[in-house]
Amino acid sequence: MLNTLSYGLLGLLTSESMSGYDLMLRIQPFWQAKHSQIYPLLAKLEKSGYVQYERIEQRDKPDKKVYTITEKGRTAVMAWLGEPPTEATTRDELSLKSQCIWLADKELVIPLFLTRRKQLDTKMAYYEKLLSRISEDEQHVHSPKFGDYILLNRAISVAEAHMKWCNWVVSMLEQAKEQESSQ
Amino acid sequence: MLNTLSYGLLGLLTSESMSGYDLMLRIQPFWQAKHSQIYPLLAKLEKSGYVQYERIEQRDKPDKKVYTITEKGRTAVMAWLGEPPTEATTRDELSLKSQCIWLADKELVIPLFLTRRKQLDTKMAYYEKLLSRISEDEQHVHSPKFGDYILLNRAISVAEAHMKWCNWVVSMLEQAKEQESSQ
DNA sequence: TTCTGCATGTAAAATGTTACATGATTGG
DNA sequence: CCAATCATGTAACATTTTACATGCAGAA
Repeated sequence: MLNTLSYGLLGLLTSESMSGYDLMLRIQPFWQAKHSQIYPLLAKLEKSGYVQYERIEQRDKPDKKVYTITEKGRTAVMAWLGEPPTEATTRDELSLKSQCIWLADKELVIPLFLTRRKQLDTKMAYYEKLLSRISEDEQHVHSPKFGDYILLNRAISVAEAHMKWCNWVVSMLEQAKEQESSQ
Repeated sequence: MLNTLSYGLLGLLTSESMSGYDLMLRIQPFWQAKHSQIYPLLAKLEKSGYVQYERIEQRDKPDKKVYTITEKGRTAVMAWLGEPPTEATTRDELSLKSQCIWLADKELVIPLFLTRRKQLDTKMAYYEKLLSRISEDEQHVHSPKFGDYILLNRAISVAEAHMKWCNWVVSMLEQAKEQESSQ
Protein backbone atom coordinates (compact mmCIF):
# COMPACT_ATOMS: atom_id res chain seq x y z
CA MET A 1 0.00 0.00 0.00
CA LEU A 2 1.33 3.36 -1.10
CA ASN A 3 0.41 6.79 0.15
CA THR A 4 -2.02 9.11 -1.59
CA LEU A 5 0.62 11.27 -3.24
CA SER A 6 2.27 8.18 -4.76
CA TYR A 7 -1.03 7.08 -6.26
CA GLY A 8 -1.57 10.60 -7.55
CA LEU A 9 1.78 10.54 -9.33
CA LEU A 10 1.09 7.11 -10.80
CA GLY A 11 -2.32 8.37 -11.87
CA LEU A 12 -0.76 11.22 -13.82
CA LEU A 13 1.67 8.82 -15.43
CA THR A 14 -1.20 6.71 -16.79
CA SER A 15 -1.87 9.34 -19.45
CA GLU A 16 1.68 10.41 -20.23
CA SER A 17 5.29 9.68 -19.32
CA MET A 18 7.03 12.66 -17.79
CA SER A 19 9.79 13.94 -15.52
CA GLY A 20 9.57 14.52 -11.79
CA TYR A 21 9.62 18.21 -12.48
CA ASP A 22 6.64 17.94 -14.81
CA LEU A 23 4.79 15.78 -12.31
CA MET A 24 5.37 18.42 -9.67
CA LEU A 25 3.88 21.14 -11.87
CA ARG A 26 0.92 19.03 -12.91
CA ILE A 27 0.01 17.85 -9.43
CA GLN A 28 0.45 21.26 -7.74
CA PRO A 29 -3.02 22.68 -8.43
CA PHE A 30 -4.72 19.64 -6.90
CA TRP A 31 -2.26 18.42 -4.29
CA GLN A 32 0.40 20.75 -2.96
CA ALA A 33 3.74 18.95 -2.90
CA LYS A 34 7.27 20.25 -3.20
CA HIS A 35 9.96 18.68 -5.37
CA SER A 36 11.76 17.60 -2.19
CA GLN A 37 8.88 15.27 -1.48
CA ILE A 38 8.30 14.09 -5.02
CA TYR A 39 11.84 13.12 -6.04
CA PRO A 40 12.48 10.69 -3.18
CA LEU A 41 9.00 9.23 -3.68
CA LEU A 42 9.70 8.57 -7.37
CA ALA A 43 12.97 6.89 -6.46
CA LYS A 44 11.06 4.65 -4.07
CA LEU A 45 8.42 3.85 -6.67
CA GLU A 46 11.16 2.98 -9.14
CA LYS A 47 12.87 0.64 -6.68
CA SER A 48 9.56 -1.11 -6.01
CA GLY A 49 8.85 -1.49 -9.72
CA TYR A 50 5.82 0.79 -10.09
CA VAL A 51 7.65 3.03 -12.56
CA GLN A 52 10.70 2.97 -14.81
CA TYR A 53 12.76 5.89 -15.97
CA GLU A 54 14.91 6.88 -18.88
CA ARG A 55 17.55 9.57 -18.60
CA ILE A 56 17.08 12.16 -21.32
CA GLU A 57 19.90 14.52 -22.19
CA GLN A 58 18.86 17.95 -23.32
CA ARG A 59 20.65 20.89 -24.89
CA ASP A 60 20.32 24.19 -23.04
CA LYS A 61 18.56 22.43 -20.19
CA PRO A 62 19.65 19.99 -17.49
CA ASP A 63 19.23 16.28 -18.08
CA LYS A 64 15.94 14.82 -16.96
CA LYS A 65 14.53 11.49 -15.92
CA VAL A 66 11.39 10.63 -17.79
CA TYR A 67 9.24 8.26 -15.76
CA THR A 68 6.93 5.67 -17.30
CA ILE A 69 4.37 3.64 -15.37
CA THR A 70 4.82 -0.15 -15.40
CA GLU A 71 2.17 -2.86 -15.51
CA LYS A 72 2.51 -3.24 -11.75
CA GLY A 73 1.95 0.48 -11.38
CA ARG A 74 -1.14 0.42 -13.55
CA THR A 75 -2.61 -2.45 -11.56
CA ALA A 76 -1.97 -0.61 -8.30
CA VAL A 77 -3.65 2.58 -9.57
CA MET A 78 -6.71 0.65 -10.70
CA ALA A 79 -7.10 -1.04 -7.32
CA TRP A 80 -6.79 2.32 -5.56
CA LEU A 81 -9.21 3.97 -7.98
CA GLY A 82 -11.92 1.50 -7.06
CA GLU A 83 -11.85 2.42 -3.40
CA PRO A 84 -14.14 5.18 -2.13
CA PRO A 85 -12.46 8.59 -1.86
CA THR A 86 -11.57 9.84 1.61
CA GLU A 87 -12.93 13.24 2.57
CA ALA A 88 -11.15 16.35 1.40
CA THR A 89 -9.25 18.43 3.93
CA THR A 90 -8.75 22.17 3.68
CA ARG A 91 -6.47 24.31 5.80
CA ASP A 92 -7.11 28.02 5.51
CA GLU A 93 -5.46 30.53 7.81
CA LEU A 94 -8.16 33.05 6.88
CA SER A 95 -10.84 30.90 8.47
CA LEU A 96 -8.90 30.89 11.74
CA LYS A 97 -8.42 34.64 11.51
CA SER A 98 -12.12 35.09 10.79
CA GLN A 99 -12.85 33.60 14.20
CA CYS A 100 -11.43 36.63 15.96
CA ILE A 101 -12.27 39.57 13.70
CA TRP A 102 -15.11 40.57 15.99
CA LEU A 103 -12.73 42.20 18.47
CA ALA A 104 -10.38 43.84 15.98
CA ASP A 105 -10.50 47.16 14.14
CA LYS A 106 -12.29 46.90 10.81
CA GLU A 107 -9.38 48.79 9.26
CA LEU A 108 -7.14 45.90 10.27
CA VAL A 109 -9.34 43.08 9.02
CA ILE A 110 -10.70 44.39 5.72
CA PRO A 111 -7.25 44.03 4.10
CA LEU A 112 -7.30 40.32 4.96
CA PHE A 113 -10.20 39.80 2.60
CA LEU A 114 -8.75 42.09 -0.04
CA THR A 115 -5.57 40.04 0.01
CA ARG A 116 -7.56 36.86 -0.35
CA ARG A 117 -9.43 38.36 -3.27
CA LYS A 118 -6.15 39.03 -5.04
CA GLN A 119 -5.00 35.48 -4.35
CA LEU A 120 -8.22 34.19 -5.85
CA ASP A 121 -7.86 36.42 -8.90
CA THR A 122 -4.40 35.05 -9.60
CA LYS A 123 -5.52 31.48 -9.15
CA MET A 124 -8.59 31.89 -11.31
CA ALA A 125 -6.58 33.44 -14.12
CA TYR A 126 -4.23 30.46 -13.92
CA TYR A 127 -7.08 27.95 -14.01
CA GLU A 128 -8.73 29.72 -16.93
CA LYS A 129 -5.46 29.66 -18.81
CA LEU A 130 -5.04 25.92 -18.28
CA LEU A 131 -8.68 25.31 -19.20
CA SER A 132 -8.35 27.29 -22.43
CA ARG A 133 -5.60 24.89 -23.49
CA ILE A 134 -8.03 21.97 -23.48
CA SER A 135 -9.67 21.71 -26.89
CA GLU A 136 -13.33 20.74 -27.27
CA ASP A 137 -12.55 17.26 -28.54
CA GLU A 138 -10.46 16.63 -25.43
CA GLN A 139 -13.41 17.36 -23.15
CA HIS A 140 -15.04 13.94 -23.37
CA VAL A 141 -14.99 11.09 -20.89
CA HIS A 142 -12.40 8.98 -22.70
CA SER A 143 -9.89 11.72 -23.30
CA PRO A 144 -6.79 11.67 -21.06
CA LYS A 145 -7.44 15.37 -20.48
CA PHE A 146 -10.90 14.70 -19.06
CA GLY A 147 -9.57 14.79 -15.49
CA ASP A 148 -7.99 18.18 -15.99
CA TYR A 149 -11.10 19.41 -17.74
CA ILE A 150 -13.49 18.58 -14.90
CA LEU A 151 -11.06 19.56 -12.15
CA LEU A 152 -10.38 22.98 -13.65
CA ASN A 153 -14.10 23.55 -13.92
CA ARG A 154 -14.51 22.68 -10.28
CA ALA A 155 -11.58 24.84 -9.23
CA ILE A 156 -13.07 27.82 -11.05
CA SER A 157 -16.56 27.50 -9.65
CA VAL A 158 -15.26 26.94 -6.13
CA ALA A 159 -12.98 29.97 -6.47
CA GLU A 160 -15.99 31.99 -7.63
CA ALA A 161 -17.91 30.95 -4.52
CA HIS A 162 -14.96 32.08 -2.38
CA MET A 163 -14.81 35.36 -4.25
CA LYS A 164 -18.51 36.08 -3.73
CA TRP A 165 -18.10 35.29 -0.07
CA CYS A 166 -15.16 37.69 0.24
CA ASN A 167 -17.22 40.46 -1.32
CA TRP A 168 -20.11 39.73 1.02
CA VAL A 169 -17.86 39.88 4.10
CA VAL A 170 -16.11 43.05 2.92
CA SER A 171 -19.45 44.78 2.35
CA MET A 172 -20.53 43.92 5.90
CA LEU A 173 -17.25 45.12 7.35
CA GLU A 174 -17.39 48.38 5.40
CA GLN A 175 -20.92 49.06 6.51
CA ALA A 176 -19.80 48.57 10.12
CA LYS A 177 -16.85 50.88 9.56
CA GLU A 178 -19.10 53.66 8.24
CA GLN A 179 -21.37 53.35 11.22
CA GLU A 180 -18.39 53.53 13.55
CA SER A 181 -17.01 56.69 11.96
CA SER A 182 -20.42 58.44 11.89
CA GLN A 183 -20.69 58.14 15.66
CA MET B 1 6.37 32.90 16.67
CA LEU B 2 3.80 30.17 17.05
CA ASN B 3 2.38 27.91 14.39
CA THR B 4 -0.95 28.44 12.68
CA LEU B 5 -2.87 25.94 14.76
CA SER B 6 -1.69 27.61 17.97
CA TYR B 7 -2.95 30.97 16.76
CA GLY B 8 -6.21 29.35 15.77
CA LEU B 9 -6.67 27.97 19.27
CA LEU B 10 -5.82 31.32 20.83
CA GLY B 11 -8.24 32.96 18.41
CA LEU B 12 -11.07 30.74 19.60
CA LEU B 13 -10.18 31.49 23.21
CA THR B 14 -10.61 35.23 22.59
CA SER B 15 -14.37 34.81 22.61
CA GLU B 16 -14.74 32.15 25.28
CA SER B 17 -12.73 30.08 27.74
CA MET B 18 -12.99 26.38 27.09
CA SER B 19 -11.40 22.95 27.40
CA GLY B 20 -9.03 21.32 24.96
CA TYR B 21 -11.80 18.97 24.01
CA ASP B 22 -14.14 21.86 23.19
CA LEU B 23 -11.39 23.59 21.23
CA MET B 24 -10.90 20.44 19.21
CA LEU B 25 -14.59 20.26 18.33
CA ARG B 26 -14.80 23.94 17.48
CA ILE B 27 -11.70 24.06 15.29
CA GLN B 28 -12.43 20.78 13.43
CA PRO B 29 -14.69 22.20 10.71
CA PHE B 30 -12.09 24.79 9.72
CA TRP B 31 -8.76 23.16 10.55
CA GLN B 32 -8.55 19.41 10.92
CA ALA B 33 -6.58 18.55 14.05
CA LYS B 34 -6.73 15.56 16.36
CA HIS B 35 -6.69 15.79 20.14
CA SER B 36 -3.22 14.26 20.12
CA GLN B 37 -1.98 17.41 18.46
CA ILE B 38 -4.04 19.90 20.43
CA TYR B 39 -3.32 18.74 23.99
CA PRO B 40 0.47 18.97 23.74
CA LEU B 41 0.14 22.33 22.00
CA LEU B 42 -2.04 23.72 24.80
CA ALA B 43 0.50 22.51 27.36
CA LYS B 44 3.20 24.37 25.44
CA LEU B 45 1.09 27.52 25.22
CA GLU B 46 0.47 27.34 28.92
CA LYS B 47 4.17 27.01 29.73
CA SER B 48 4.94 30.01 27.54
CA GLY B 49 2.21 32.07 29.23
CA TYR B 50 -0.21 32.50 26.32
CA VAL B 51 -2.98 30.72 28.21
CA GLN B 52 -3.88 29.71 31.76
CA TYR B 53 -6.04 26.84 32.84
CA GLU B 54 -8.28 25.90 35.70
CA ARG B 55 -9.09 22.29 36.52
CA ILE B 56 -12.83 21.78 36.71
CA GLU B 57 -14.21 18.71 38.45
CA GLN B 58 -17.43 17.34 37.04
CA ARG B 59 -19.95 14.76 38.17
CA ASP B 60 -20.63 11.96 35.69
CA LYS B 61 -17.89 13.28 33.43
CA PRO B 62 -14.10 13.34 33.61
CA ASP B 63 -12.37 16.40 35.01
CA LYS B 64 -11.48 19.02 32.48
CA LYS B 65 -9.00 21.84 32.08
CA VAL B 66 -10.66 25.07 31.10
CA TYR B 67 -8.23 27.30 29.26
CA THR B 68 -8.33 31.09 29.34
CA ILE B 69 -6.27 33.37 27.12
CA THR B 70 -3.84 35.75 28.86
CA GLU B 71 -2.90 39.30 27.96
CA LYS B 72 0.23 37.96 26.27
CA GLY B 73 -1.93 35.59 24.27
CA ARG B 74 -4.29 38.34 23.20
CA THR B 75 -1.37 40.52 22.06
CA ALA B 76 0.08 37.63 20.06
CA VAL B 77 -3.25 36.94 18.33
CA MET B 78 -3.67 40.59 17.39
CA ALA B 79 -0.19 40.75 15.84
CA TRP B 80 -0.89 37.58 13.86
CA LEU B 81 -4.32 38.82 12.78
CA GLY B 82 -2.75 41.90 11.17
CA GLU B 83 -0.59 39.84 8.84
CA PRO B 84 -1.91 38.86 5.41
CA PRO B 85 -3.41 35.38 5.26
CA THR B 86 -1.38 32.67 3.55
CA GLU B 87 -3.11 30.80 0.74
CA ALA B 88 -5.47 27.97 1.57
CA THR B 89 -4.38 24.41 0.82
CA THR B 90 -6.76 21.61 -0.08
CA ARG B 91 -5.96 17.94 -0.37
CA ASP B 92 -8.61 15.87 -2.04
CA GLU B 93 -8.05 12.27 -3.03
CA LEU B 94 -10.97 12.53 -5.43
CA SER B 95 -9.12 15.09 -7.53
CA LEU B 96 -6.19 12.68 -7.90
CA LYS B 97 -8.56 9.88 -8.79
CA SER B 98 -10.29 12.13 -11.32
CA GLN B 99 -7.01 12.35 -13.21
CA CYS B 100 -7.23 8.72 -14.22
CA ILE B 101 -10.94 8.05 -14.69
CA TRP B 102 -10.55 8.26 -18.46
CA LEU B 103 -9.11 4.74 -18.65
CA ALA B 104 -11.42 3.07 -16.13
CA ASP B 105 -14.88 1.53 -16.42
CA LYS B 106 -17.65 4.06 -15.82
CA GLU B 107 -19.26 1.51 -13.48
CA LEU B 108 -16.17 1.76 -11.33
CA VAL B 109 -15.89 5.54 -11.21
CA ILE B 110 -19.49 6.70 -10.89
CA PRO B 111 -19.63 5.40 -7.27
CA LEU B 112 -16.71 7.69 -6.42
CA PHE B 113 -18.84 10.72 -7.07
CA LEU B 114 -21.89 9.22 -5.38
CA THR B 115 -19.79 8.64 -2.27
CA ARG B 116 -18.58 12.22 -2.40
CA ARG B 117 -22.16 13.42 -2.71
CA LYS B 118 -23.08 11.57 0.47
CA GLN B 119 -20.08 13.06 2.25
CA LEU B 120 -21.19 16.53 1.16
CA ASP B 121 -24.77 15.87 2.29
CA THR B 122 -23.59 14.94 5.77
CA LYS B 123 -21.32 17.94 6.00
CA MET B 124 -23.94 20.36 4.76
CA ALA B 125 -26.51 19.09 7.25
CA TYR B 126 -23.94 19.63 9.99
CA TYR B 127 -23.15 23.16 8.84
CA GLU B 128 -26.83 24.04 8.57
CA LYS B 129 -27.40 22.75 12.07
CA LEU B 130 -24.58 24.88 13.47
CA LEU B 131 -25.78 27.90 11.50
CA SER B 132 -29.32 27.53 12.79
CA ARG B 133 -27.97 27.89 16.32
CA ILE B 134 -26.75 31.40 15.59
CA SER B 135 -29.53 33.87 16.35
CA GLU B 136 -30.10 36.94 14.20
CA ASP B 137 -28.70 39.33 16.78
CA GLU B 138 -25.47 37.31 16.85
CA GLN B 139 -24.95 37.80 13.11
CA HIS B 140 -23.40 41.25 13.30
CA VAL B 141 -19.77 42.26 12.99
CA HIS B 142 -19.19 42.80 16.71
CA SER B 143 -20.69 39.56 17.92
CA PRO B 144 -18.22 36.85 18.99
CA LYS B 145 -20.26 34.48 16.83
CA PHE B 146 -19.64 36.57 13.71
CA GLY B 147 -16.71 34.37 12.67
CA ASP B 148 -18.78 31.21 12.87
CA TYR B 149 -21.62 32.95 11.07
CA ILE B 150 -19.58 33.94 8.03
CA LEU B 151 -17.54 30.74 7.94
CA LEU B 152 -20.59 28.52 8.01
CA ASN B 153 -22.08 30.52 5.18
CA ARG B 154 -18.92 30.02 3.17
CA ALA B 155 -18.76 26.33 3.98
CA ILE B 156 -22.33 25.86 2.78
CA SER B 157 -21.95 27.72 -0.49
CA VAL B 158 -18.65 25.99 -1.25
CA ALA B 159 -20.22 22.61 -0.48
CA GLU B 160 -23.07 23.52 -2.84
CA ALA B 161 -20.58 24.26 -5.60
CA HIS B 162 -18.96 20.88 -5.02
CA MET B 163 -22.34 19.19 -5.08
CA LYS B 164 -23.31 20.80 -8.38
CA TRP B 165 -19.99 19.72 -9.81
CA CYS B 166 -20.53 16.12 -8.69
CA ASN B 167 -23.92 16.08 -10.38
CA TRP B 168 -22.43 17.49 -13.56
CA VAL B 169 -19.68 14.87 -13.64
CA VAL B 170 -22.09 12.03 -12.85
CA SER B 171 -24.40 13.12 -15.66
CA MET B 172 -21.50 13.07 -18.12
CA LEU B 173 -20.35 9.64 -16.94
CA GLU B 174 -23.86 8.21 -17.17
CA GLN B 175 -24.31 9.52 -20.66
CA ALA B 176 -21.06 7.82 -21.64
CA LYS B 177 -22.19 4.61 -19.99
CA GLU B 178 -25.44 4.57 -21.97
CA GLN B 179 -23.58 5.09 -25.21
CA GLU B 180 -21.24 2.24 -24.33
CA SER B 181 -24.06 -0.21 -23.62
CA SER B 182 -26.01 0.77 -26.75
CA GLN B 183 -23.11 -0.23 -28.94
C1' DT C 1 -23.55 -5.33 26.90
C1' DT C 2 -21.59 -2.83 23.56
C1' DC C 3 -21.14 1.60 21.54
C1' DT C 4 -20.79 6.62 21.86
C1' DG C 5 -19.46 10.81 24.18
C1' DC C 6 -16.70 13.09 27.45
C1' DA C 7 -11.91 14.03 28.73
C1' DT C 8 -6.92 13.83 28.81
C1' DG C 9 -2.51 12.31 27.63
C1' DT C 10 2.04 10.00 25.23
C1' DA C 11 4.83 7.69 21.53
C1' DA C 12 5.82 6.41 17.07
C1' DA C 13 5.31 6.80 12.34
C1' DA C 14 4.15 9.26 8.30
C1' DT C 15 3.86 13.35 5.77
C1' DG C 16 5.08 17.93 4.44
C1' DT C 17 8.10 22.25 4.51
C1' DT C 18 12.28 24.82 4.52
C1' DA C 19 16.88 25.14 3.66
C1' DC C 20 21.09 23.69 1.51
C1' DA C 21 23.37 22.37 -2.89
C1' DT C 22 24.43 22.86 -8.04
C1' DG C 23 24.28 24.94 -12.63
C1' DA C 24 22.99 26.43 -17.37
C1' DT C 25 19.93 29.54 -20.16
C1' DT C 26 16.70 33.13 -21.21
C1' DG C 27 14.13 37.33 -20.54
C1' DG C 28 13.56 41.85 -18.53
C1' DC D 1 22.81 42.05 -13.83
C1' DC D 2 19.11 39.88 -11.59
C1' DA D 3 15.35 36.91 -11.50
C1' DA D 4 12.98 33.06 -13.24
C1' DT D 5 12.72 28.47 -15.43
C1' DC D 6 14.43 23.98 -15.91
C1' DA D 7 16.15 19.96 -13.36
C1' DT D 8 17.53 16.96 -9.60
C1' DG D 9 18.74 15.75 -5.10
C1' DT D 10 19.58 15.53 0.41
C1' DA D 11 19.08 16.91 5.36
C1' DA D 12 16.85 18.96 9.02
C1' DC D 13 12.86 20.40 10.87
C1' DA D 14 7.84 20.95 11.62
C1' DT D 15 3.38 19.16 11.33
C1' DT D 16 -0.03 15.66 11.22
C1' DT D 17 -1.83 11.01 11.78
C1' DT D 18 -2.26 6.63 13.98
C1' DA D 19 -1.90 3.87 17.75
C1' DC D 20 -1.58 3.03 22.58
C1' DA D 21 -3.58 4.13 27.22
C1' DT D 22 -7.39 5.00 30.78
C1' DG D 23 -12.09 5.32 32.61
C1' DC D 24 -16.88 6.59 33.74
C1' DA D 25 -21.84 7.34 32.29
C1' DG D 26 -25.75 6.96 29.56
C1' DA D 27 -28.07 5.21 25.61
C1' DA D 28 -29.38 1.46 22.53
